[in-house]
Amino acid sequence: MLAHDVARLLDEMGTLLELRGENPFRCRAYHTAADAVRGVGGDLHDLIASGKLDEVPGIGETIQAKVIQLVTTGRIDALEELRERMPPGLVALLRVPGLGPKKIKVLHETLAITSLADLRRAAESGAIAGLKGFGAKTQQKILDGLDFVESAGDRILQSTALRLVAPVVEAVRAAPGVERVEVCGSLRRRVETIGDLDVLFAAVDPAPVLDRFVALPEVAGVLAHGPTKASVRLAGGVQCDLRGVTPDQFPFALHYFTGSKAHNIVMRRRAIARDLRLNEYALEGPDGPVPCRSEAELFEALGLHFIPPELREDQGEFELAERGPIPPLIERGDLKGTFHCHTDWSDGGNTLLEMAEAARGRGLAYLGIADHSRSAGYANGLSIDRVRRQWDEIDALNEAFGRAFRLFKGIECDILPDGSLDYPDEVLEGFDYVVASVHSSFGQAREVMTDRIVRAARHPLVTMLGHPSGRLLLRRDAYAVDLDAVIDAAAEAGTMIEINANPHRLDLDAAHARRARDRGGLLVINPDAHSTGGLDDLEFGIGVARRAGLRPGHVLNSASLSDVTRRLRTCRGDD
DNA sequence: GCCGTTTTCGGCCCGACTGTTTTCAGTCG
Repeated sequence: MLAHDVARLLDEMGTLLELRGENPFRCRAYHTAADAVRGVGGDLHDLIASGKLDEVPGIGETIQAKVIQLVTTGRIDALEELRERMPPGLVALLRVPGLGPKKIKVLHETLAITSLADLRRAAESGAIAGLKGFGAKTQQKILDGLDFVESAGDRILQSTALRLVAPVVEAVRAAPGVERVEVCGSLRRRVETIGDLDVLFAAVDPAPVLDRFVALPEVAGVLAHGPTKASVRLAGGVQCDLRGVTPDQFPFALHYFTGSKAHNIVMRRRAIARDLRLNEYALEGPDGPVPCRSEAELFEALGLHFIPPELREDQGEFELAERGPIPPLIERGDLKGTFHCHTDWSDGGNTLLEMAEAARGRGLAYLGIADHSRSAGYANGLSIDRVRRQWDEIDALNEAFGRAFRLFKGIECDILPDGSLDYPDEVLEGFDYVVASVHSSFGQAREVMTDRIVRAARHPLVTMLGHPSGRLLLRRDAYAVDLDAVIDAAAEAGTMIEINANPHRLDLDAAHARRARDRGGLLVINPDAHSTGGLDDLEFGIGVARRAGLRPGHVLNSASLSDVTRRLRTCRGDD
């Protein structure tokens, strides 16, 4: 059983206990255990078999027994009991902003509310306003919250978040008295999808800035508005929180609001262990505050080297930062080129020359063209004849570029349902490299799909695997596939794996990219660009790579043109 | 329910904002 699935059930267990009004620390223990299991990742059978489960911090005797029962029998008796005693619709009420376990418990016990529909009926009839601890405002807030739950999706893409937050940051920066503005939260950590937007600013007097913020034209509704903090709903439904602190407090607040929550809890515990107290405003010791002018100084005060925001998930970054300086993670400027770009030869919007010029304009020294292969009829895939004509055009362009720039001849070759490739070997041999991707028969059984991709990974003419899980963020789950097995096979065969940087994909994800790195595999950051502007998506791939802890040496396209040329030849067995 | 360089019992991150209160509980991040 996968760690992800175990974690989900442990979370459910914690939530149901909360709704029953159990000891909050007992409830939290289940959520902590769920996070711990997520951190372990992979398949839990191995961990249990090796007896290492009880070494995982946050999993004690009781929860360990439940996890073992779950993995061996497929169920947790205690969870089944809770589910039986708890109306299934109750958990959904937690999604209504302003409703937590305590209020839901009261609503359930006094008004017999067990679903969102019950809640709406009760609020509209006015029954909620009369309850002890509730009032007319709470009732209205519940109605607004129900509208929100029913209309809005949960999360947004990073690319959407950046577009939404930009005007807010600009407006805050322009406000009188503002000295610094930073985006914090999951967006600064570059999490794949974003729940809400967190913006922090420094000003001697934050209140007037917040007054301006809630009056911005982008704001559709104000959820809370105080002298140091305001929360609004932007047009489109996304929540945006703005916090103001004084310049002295800024480094502490920047760290605190960047999170993650799990990372912050460890930081606070480290402070306590040193007889210090950390909050979002200061680090306090017995002899008064410990001044820090930057996040780096805060980490230093707690015995740590600087931890980049992308690693702050309590997933091993503390051990790293205790040992010594964390080696620089890969940056956009490290990329010398990229592979997997489309042109108007298949379903791209720009010509070969336009794509090449756009790449040069972005400081790249080479660009790999990987249009669709012949089976991809929907995408105007290239027949063998058209492949050869594209090669001729690329040769002519390369001649014109001279040493200044180089186009590589690649192909995004479909992995057919049986794991074979879309061209015969004698055609594949003519490319500089081959990206192998799945574009059909997504519904295959897990074993079949895994064997299919593993077979492609082992094909001697396949250079790299494209978007290996097939997921589309917020739209389509990954197809059923054992990615760990694919990663292991690719590493063994010397086949690289793409980090597809398209913000809709981000595939591989960071956790699997880290595994690939640990298995000795090489990764490639590819934009899957279908237009010149798509080349800018490389930055999203950099985000994934940094979250995976990748350095330039782990990524093929951080290599220079001459090195890459040599490596591609080696892959093909030409040397 | 978990955990231990204060501890095997008694803690568990903590501050802002809101609404319902008349001093605070609940929610949120």
